[in-house]
Amino acid sequence: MANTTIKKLAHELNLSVGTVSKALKDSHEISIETKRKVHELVNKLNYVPNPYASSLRKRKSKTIAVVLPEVADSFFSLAINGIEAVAQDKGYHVLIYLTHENFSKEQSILKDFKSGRVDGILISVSRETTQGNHICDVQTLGIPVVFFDRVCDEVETAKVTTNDFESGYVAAKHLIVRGCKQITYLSISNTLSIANKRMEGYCKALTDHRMETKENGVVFCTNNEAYNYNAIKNLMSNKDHPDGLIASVEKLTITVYHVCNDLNLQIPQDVKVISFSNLSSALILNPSLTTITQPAFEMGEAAASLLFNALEKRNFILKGENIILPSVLNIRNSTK
Amino acid sequence: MANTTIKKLAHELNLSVGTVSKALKDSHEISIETKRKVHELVNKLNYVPNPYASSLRKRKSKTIAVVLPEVADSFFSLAINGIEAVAQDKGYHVLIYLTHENFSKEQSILKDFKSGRVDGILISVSRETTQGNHICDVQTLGIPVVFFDRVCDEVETAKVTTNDFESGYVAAKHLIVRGCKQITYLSISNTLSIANKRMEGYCKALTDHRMETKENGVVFCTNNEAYNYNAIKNLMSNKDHPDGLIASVEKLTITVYHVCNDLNLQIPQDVKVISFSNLSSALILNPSLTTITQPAFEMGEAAASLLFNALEKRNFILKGENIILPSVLNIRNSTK
DNA sequence: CTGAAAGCGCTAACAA
DNA sequence: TTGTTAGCGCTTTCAG
Repeated sequence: MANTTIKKLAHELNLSVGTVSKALKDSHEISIETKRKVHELVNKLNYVPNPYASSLRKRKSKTIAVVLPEVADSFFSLAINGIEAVAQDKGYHVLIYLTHENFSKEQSILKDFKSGRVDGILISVSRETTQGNHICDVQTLGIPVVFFDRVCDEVETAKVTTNDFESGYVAAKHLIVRGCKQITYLSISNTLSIANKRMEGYCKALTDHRMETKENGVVFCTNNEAYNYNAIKNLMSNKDHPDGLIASVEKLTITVYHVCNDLNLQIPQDVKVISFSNLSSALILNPSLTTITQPAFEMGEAAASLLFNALEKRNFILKGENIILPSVLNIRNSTK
Repeated sequence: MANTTIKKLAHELNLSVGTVSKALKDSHEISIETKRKVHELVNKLNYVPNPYASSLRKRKSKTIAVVLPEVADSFFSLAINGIEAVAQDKGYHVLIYLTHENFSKEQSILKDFKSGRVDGILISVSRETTQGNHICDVQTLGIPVVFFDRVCDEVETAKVTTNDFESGYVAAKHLIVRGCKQITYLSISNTLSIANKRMEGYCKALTDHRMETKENGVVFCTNNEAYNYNAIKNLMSNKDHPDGLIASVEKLTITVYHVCNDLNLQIPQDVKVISFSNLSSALILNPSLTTITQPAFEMGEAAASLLFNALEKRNFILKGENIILPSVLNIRNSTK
């Protein structure tokens, strides 16, 4: 650990630690001359204050936690960028935790936060998360929490999401307009808020356009790629397979393309595909992919900003804040 | 911040804080019965020890820093996964910092580490980094540093890389074997270790196969997408444009595909393309992309393991450890 | 304008 | 087996 302490500075300068401490935070009760001398020595000795001593004393860590299901997904990568940008700007540090879509891991990560390790939390819940006690627990301790993208409805706090319902509707409607008669929605969870909202939008579009929801209208995928491959292959092997697919998350797209390739199905002739995705390579896929793109960076940024507001204004309590940033439809060849 | 402290526990149980502290770490000098009572109350009150108090006292933070150029790149996303997996396993926390390829940002981030905020550092340097004083400075303070992927040669410490020279050679040779007569290497920096090693491998392959290095044999790209687009477009607009391209990093691939599309150049007929990339969508690009894939997850894992070794064994000093994990060539249609 | 002193919550030597 | 004590480095009253 570091060696230069405030005590050493004080000793060298024949000042008290209190005076040095005040000089360091540019207190008005310290003379210009003293401040100058202090800063000079600080530069000379390369002094950097011990953050843990100060955290202990001030009961603030200037650190936030970002809890994510995973990071190998363009959405979360972009969101981290947005979060980190705001944090760096505000002088905060960012601890990152991955749940790998595992609820009990999420619980134990959250439990640690009761220690006061972080001043605030940004979280996108795991696909397994169906209740939010572990989150309420830390809130009770006065630690603000902001959800982004994947929220937990029952927890009352700020949420930054995108217009999932409308996007599901738009996706389905786009396929309908392009002539699809039988559209399947590939879900990733029957409990996750975003998956369900997107699905509801999809259902509404079907109803509005007098299309019945077939039994294989929704296929639930998992965290296991091999399983998903088989489920989708199974679906598409059928003689009257769907002629339209909506992938609710990015990673399912690649599986869909593989299945179609392996079954010799042409996209978009045999089946049209649209995906919720932030893949920067969507445009150069074979065929180029029609996407619903979420404003990932902006969502991260907005969530972080909300959190820092709560952190910096006293008596600022996060309640029902609900920021909804719109996704956009990018029409490409996979739905031609 | 948290409210239950060790003092409160001690008070409730009519014990001294020292005893409770020892009971919590399962010290042999505490009776079974006392330990039981302590744990009971711990569970009841949901006590979690204050990490900052303990860090201050023990001069250890159980936290490492991961410093990256960016995160919206499959390589770094996968590497974070590897790092986080090891850290979570060892009970360490992970602070993440992005330099956005900016050297002075990297410096100020490193400077903060002199405070003792972290016990160790994993870093992949920015493209602008040409010297390592800021890194040596923290090392001098006894904080171990492990480089991964993008190293700083002059700093003596452990490094985890992939076989960049050989990969550059393999990439060029692959294009030569496939009949390319004029191959251009798209670099991202003339100082970055990985970019140069890959380039040297490329040059060696040309020499070995009696091909001369043309003036436009290497094109230096930047961090600016528009600039890169123009540079590559310029290169490819020429009548005798190269018939083979090596993209030294993932993000350049997408630009290359766009340029070719805009200039109506067919890949691989008019120009063959190979890229250093971890894109999971490489297989479903149009055309599917031949890649040199780095073992990103494994590199993150290896770097983290090395660091934790240094952290946990006393008197363990990182010196010339040099782990080289091989990349693999995946031949696909873009070089057919 | 500067100094003295208490204490944030925890650990670890030493005493009992 | 348990208790006492002295800090880790810093902030912040309160006095001078």
